[in-house]
Amino acid sequence: MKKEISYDTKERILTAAIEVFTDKGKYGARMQEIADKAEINKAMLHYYFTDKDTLYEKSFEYIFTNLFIRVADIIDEEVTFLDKIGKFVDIYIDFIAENIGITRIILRDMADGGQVFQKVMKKLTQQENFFIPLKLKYIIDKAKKNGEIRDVDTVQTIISIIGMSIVYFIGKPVMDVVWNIKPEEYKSFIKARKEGVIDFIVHGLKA
Amino acid sequence: MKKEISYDTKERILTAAIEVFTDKGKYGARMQEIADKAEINKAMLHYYFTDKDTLYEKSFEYIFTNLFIRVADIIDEEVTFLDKIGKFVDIYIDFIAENIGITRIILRDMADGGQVFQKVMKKLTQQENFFIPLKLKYIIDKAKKNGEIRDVDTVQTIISIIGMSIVYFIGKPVMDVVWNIKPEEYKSFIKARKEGVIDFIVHGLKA
DNA sequence: GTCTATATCTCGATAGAC
DNA sequence: GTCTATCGAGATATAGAC
Repeated sequence: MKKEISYDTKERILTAAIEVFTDKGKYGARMQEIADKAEINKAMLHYYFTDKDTLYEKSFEYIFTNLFIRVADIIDEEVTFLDKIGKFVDIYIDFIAENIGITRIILRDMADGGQVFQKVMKKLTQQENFFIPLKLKYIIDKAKKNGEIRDVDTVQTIISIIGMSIVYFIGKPVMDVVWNIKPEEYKSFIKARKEGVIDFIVHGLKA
Repeated sequence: MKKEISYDTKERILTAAIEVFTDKGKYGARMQEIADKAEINKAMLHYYFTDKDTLYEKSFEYIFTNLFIRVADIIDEEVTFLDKIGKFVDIYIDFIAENIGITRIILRDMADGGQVFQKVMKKLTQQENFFIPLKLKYIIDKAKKNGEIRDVDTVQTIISIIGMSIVYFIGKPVMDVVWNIKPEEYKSFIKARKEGVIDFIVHGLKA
């Protein structure tokens, strides 16, 4: 039984590693804690993933593979710009809200220079220009041409949209205190956040 | 000479500590590296700051004291809402652009739960609701009453404004690759960023 | 493939001379 | 106040039996 397939073990290690890396960061994480959580011993970590650096990178890759699967087909079926951008914000914020851990991992990597993020993204998209910004660029440029929105700077607009969508999750620990958001209000706050973002975009871009 | 005043040494340690903490984070930072950079030996770090945790917290505090001095008097003299918000974005983005290291430190703390940030903020502002959000709230509420802007959700608007202002700096490592921003274009990009944010706010809020 | 036991090393912290 | 030398905890990584 045990000898046949290592897939379960490997997967269990990755899941455990993600948890611990999310919580403690690359340097704060302890191999022992990961092993305990995966219910194996430390030696196995090295057997499957050589060393801590490798395990970290593979964890990162594992997370984003799942993310890409989920976000891949956004938008295409929508017709008007408003529908498209509304759906984008809706799905994007939902995804982050449900996967807050990813935000923490990305945050730390950005603070470190974003190299692991870039490496994994390149590997997953096989190109330098990741697809979310590109997809937004396509949508916005088209809407400008159609006269659906006014003639804005596309790049700045994309950055603004992404910024509005993610900022609450980045500053969550502080925001929850400043705005007095209780855990039981989280869901309704997310709803309000979405509406706020979409409202701002609609008025900010209308022709 | 050496015995009289420790101020220089203490300050040198703090400056070195901030550099290293910015670059490596609390857990990645090495006391030895901080000592080297401050041109003293490890023992002195403990003599002045007891342990690593304390040194980290004091570094944090040191940074934000400087930030507060700088941002404290924003806005008050401006008359119209547009002038106020324009100046806010201008100064806020400038400050972050010139102190990118702070972003990295805050990012890591947010990933860790934001506790050091909160602790220092409380100490510096003597209250739970930090002053930048509060200042914006005051400005926006007033402008709504005056009819200078439409009737938006104040909290969501503040979060959006902050998000648009900081997002580039948070994602800088990635943004620079995606949008192909070269180091020599940094200054002009910041200018464009400011204009983009202000433009979005103006159109997004106008009555 | 999985385990125990252990080697090796890094780092924060301290003792004690000057 | 400042230094050198060193301790000792705790971490990664490996050897080797099963």
